[in-house]
Amino acid sequence: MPNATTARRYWLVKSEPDCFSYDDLLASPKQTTCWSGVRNYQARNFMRDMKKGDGVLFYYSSAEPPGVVGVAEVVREAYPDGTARDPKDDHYDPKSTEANPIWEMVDIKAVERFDNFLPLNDLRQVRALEGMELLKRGSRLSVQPVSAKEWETICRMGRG
DNA sequence: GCCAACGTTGGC
DNA sequence: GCCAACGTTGGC
Repeated sequence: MPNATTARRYWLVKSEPDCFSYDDLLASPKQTTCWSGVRNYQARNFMRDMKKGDGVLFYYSSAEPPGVVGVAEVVREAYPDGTARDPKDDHYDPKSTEANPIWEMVDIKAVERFDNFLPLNDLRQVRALEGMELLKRGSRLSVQPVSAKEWETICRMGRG
């Protein structure tokens, strides 16, 4: 019997396809990548909540059009994001130390590219997705939770 | 390229 | 602890 601590949960992560695309994920060793570079506390806290096996929607932001491209899953739970301590990295944060790394990341692995790319504008038309974090005005969170109902709706749409 | 929305910073 | 200024995100 699943309970709150064992039930599979669902998330959405944003990536600019010019920066890291679903193809890039597929081309990565074991089709797995670390999700480094998140520098927002709320987003980091959501990553801390991620458990192995949780579902992840892969979303293209700043794309033409923006939308959901496919699905990945969490294969490693939160651990320190070393890029925060690399002065040469774009996401360098001098406040991050070995003793207190501040920023964390998870590893995600490709699961399925949708047959249908799901443009943001199409998602906005769907009743079952009303209230979804992604669709809220001014929503900028790069890591956000997705409800089971939203997950099922989007997967069904993506598979056509 | 514009700009609304939001988070962060820093003076007080 | 308030809040104005500033920087960033991301849709359009």
